Parts: sequence; structure tokens; C-alpha cells
Amino acid sequence: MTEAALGRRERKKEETKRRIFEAAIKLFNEKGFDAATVDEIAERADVAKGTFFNYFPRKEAVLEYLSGEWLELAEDQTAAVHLPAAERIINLFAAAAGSYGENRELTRLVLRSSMEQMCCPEPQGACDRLDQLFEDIFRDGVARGEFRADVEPHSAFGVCGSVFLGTLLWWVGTADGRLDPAARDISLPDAVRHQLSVVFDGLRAPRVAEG
Amino acid sequence: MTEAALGRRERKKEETKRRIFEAAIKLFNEKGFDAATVDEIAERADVAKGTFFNYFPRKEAVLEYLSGEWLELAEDQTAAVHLPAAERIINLFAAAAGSYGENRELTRLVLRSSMEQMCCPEPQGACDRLDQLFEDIFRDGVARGEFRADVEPHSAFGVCGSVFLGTLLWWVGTADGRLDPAARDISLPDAVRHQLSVVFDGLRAPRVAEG
DNA sequence: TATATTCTTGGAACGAGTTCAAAATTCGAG
DNA sequence: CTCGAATTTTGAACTCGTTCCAAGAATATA
Repeated sequence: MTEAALGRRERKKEETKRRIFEAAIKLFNEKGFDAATVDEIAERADVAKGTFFNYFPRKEAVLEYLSGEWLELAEDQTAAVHLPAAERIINLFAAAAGSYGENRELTRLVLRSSMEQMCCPEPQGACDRLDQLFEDIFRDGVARGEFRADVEPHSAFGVCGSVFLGTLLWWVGTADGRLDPAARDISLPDAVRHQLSVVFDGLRAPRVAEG
Repeated sequence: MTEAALGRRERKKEETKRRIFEAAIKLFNEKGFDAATVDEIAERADVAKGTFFNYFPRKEAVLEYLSGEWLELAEDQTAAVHLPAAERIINLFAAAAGSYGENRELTRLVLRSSMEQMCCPEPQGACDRLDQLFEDIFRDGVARGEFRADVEPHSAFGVCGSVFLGTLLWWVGTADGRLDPAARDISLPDAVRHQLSVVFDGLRAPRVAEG
């Protein structure tokens, strides 16, 4: 009698999770992560407090879930195989930054939880997925002679991922009131692009040809 | 009658703060940050629970204080003016990494709190101090023609600082049990050196001379 | 339809961080 | 030395995240 692939039970579960998730995000936006109590979230999602913990084992798990959703939005960027590898990588991170960079406060919270994850990396965490995407493109770039062959892909991801993260951190720190003058005229994705381009080209002054 | 510049009261305050601080760090090492309760810390420092919050407004503030102490240890590295600027910068970060890299668990905690600070930058936070040190050296390097002149010092710090932080994160994630094979043979300061050298030289393949 | 099973619910209880206002201590002036 | 002001200490009370569990609902099976 069940028409969908998922039974009614499964469907209801998913719907409840979404309801809790959306209520939580909305509240985080309205009053901040700490000020939004689980009671309130459950109240607004029309479930009991205990139910919240059925779906998200900890309050922070809501943020981890959100970061996963944001990453998915960026995963398409790996498709454009015709572009130079450097550009594809920059596009990948810039797209991710685009998802993040809607709301400073929320981004701050997601960043915080992402770092926690990074410190205790799960086999299938969001960071590992991003690493995989990156390394595929990077290896391609090495094969095409665009990138140095003497840098391990994982090490390269370490550098680029760090800069991505660091730029997000910087952007989050430029709170709306006291904007860094440099931050007023540049969007977060553009900032990520700029910082990554520095990584690609290096900091050293190029040797003048007529040395 | 007071021999020191500080009155008795001031001295006692400082001593109490140290006692609380050391009791806290010792307990964090023994049983982890979360498992060490403020009650226990206060108990071991021989003060009441409330007193703890007189000196550290939040439990996490102990970690912020610690990160400040670690940074001080690295500040000497800026003295060696005779070295190339790139080397001085690498030494600066490697020295900082040396302080951090004693204990993975503690480093994880300090990193967590440092990121929080970075998200809501205080005028005189540890990050700003590091930024100042960095930019002085960097400008020197630009003046000497070692670095590109078209990269803002602050932007360069963003890149290098991010990579420093990211490498710490990576290292913290390589828990003693499940060490990344690559992490077994390289110390944290060396890892920082390596990653920063990538930043200096860039990721792109050098143009072959006989193009 | 009746029964068994599994999952969901939500309120009570607990633990730990944080707050607060009263008590204790220290300091400086007379 | 003594009094009063200012500062520090104190721990009980409060808040909120988290756990637990018994009752109930939903589903599968006969």
C-alpha cells in the first residue's frame, strides 16, 4: 500500500527532522546559538525536548548537519573539466564560500563545529569529502603540468583548505558594525579567490629575467 | 614598606590566578577539558567555585590565557634580523608550533579557543600580536626584494597564519593511536615549515626556461 | 481484528557552568 | 588604632544541555 520507496514511518521521521532542523536554524539566526535553548527549538518544532535528542544527539549536531548541506552545494563545481585545474579548485572553494557567506553569525557557528570535527576526523566527515574532490582535481593538474609534481596532493589540500578556512574565519570576524575597510568592498567568495591565488603563485618575488 | 612595585593585594591576586591556572591546566591534562569540572579546579586551587570566575570569566578563558603564554615564547624569533625574511617567518611559526606541540589534547583545546577569539577579534588578542610580528618581517622582506610587492602584508599574514593554524589542526587530528603514516616521521614544527615553504614557492609548476 | 514488536514521546531528574548578593578581608585616612 | 570604603571571596541558587525511562503510538504479522 505504500507508494513511495520509504514507508510512512521513514517519511515522518525525515519530516520531523527537517522541522526540528529548520526551527533550530531559524532560532539560531534570531537570537544566537547559546541563547536559543533546546526547549525553545523543540517547542517551535512542536515536539518534546527529548525528541530533539532523538534526531540530533547534541545541540551542536544541528550545525554539523548544516555544514554537510552547504558542502553539497559546492560539489557540482568539480564538473567543469575543461577549465584549468587551478581555476576549478578556486571555483570549488569559492562556491563553498558562497554557501557559507550568507550570515556571519551562522557561519561562525558552523565553522566552530567544523573545526571540532576536523580535530577528531570521522572517516566520512565533510572535510574528507572536500579533500577527495580537491585531490582529484589537483592530480589532474599535475598530470597536465599545471602544478608542481613534488607536492603531495594531501599536503596541497592542507594548504588550500587552511587558507579557505582562515579566510572564512577572517570574514566572520569582520562583524557588520566594525568592518575592516578592506572587507567592505569584497565579497567572501572573492576574498577566497584572492587568497587562493596567492597560494598558487607563491609569495616570493619572481626572479627578474635579466639576473 | 612594600618592597615590590605591587602591593600585597596585587601580589596575592596574581598568585591566586596562577594557582587556579596551574590547577586547571594540570586537571585538563589529567582528565580532559570537559571532564575537569570547575568545582575540582577550584578545590585543587583551594578557592571557592565563585572565585574561579573572578579570575577567568569562563572556563574556556583558561585556554585563552594559555595561548597567550605560548605565543610569548615565540616572540623572540623575530630578533634574528640577519636571516632572510622567509626564514624568519618560518622560524616564527615553527617556534610557536613548538610551544603548541607538546600535548595533542591540550593543543586541541587551545586551538578551539583561539578560533573563537579569531572569530570575534579583540583589539589586543593573541592573533593581532602575531599579525604585528609577521607584518614587520614581511615588509622588511618586501623592501629587500625577497617578496612580491603586490601582496598586502595583511593578506600574506592571512595565508601564512591560516596554514599555520591548519597544520596545527591536522596534527591534532593525528591522534596518537591512529597516526597518519606521514605524521609518524615528521614533527609538528617540521610540518609547519614544510607547509609554509609551499606557500612561499607556490603550487604552480615553474615555467620551463626554454619555453 | 488481535497481538507482538519496534519506535517515539515528553516529563522528571541530573550535572556542570555561571550568576549574584551577602560576608569577609584589605586598605587608607583621621 | 579605629572606622568606613572598596575590593575580594564565597557558596547557594539558577539555567540549560543531556540522560533516562515508562507510557503510548505506529507498524508488521497472523
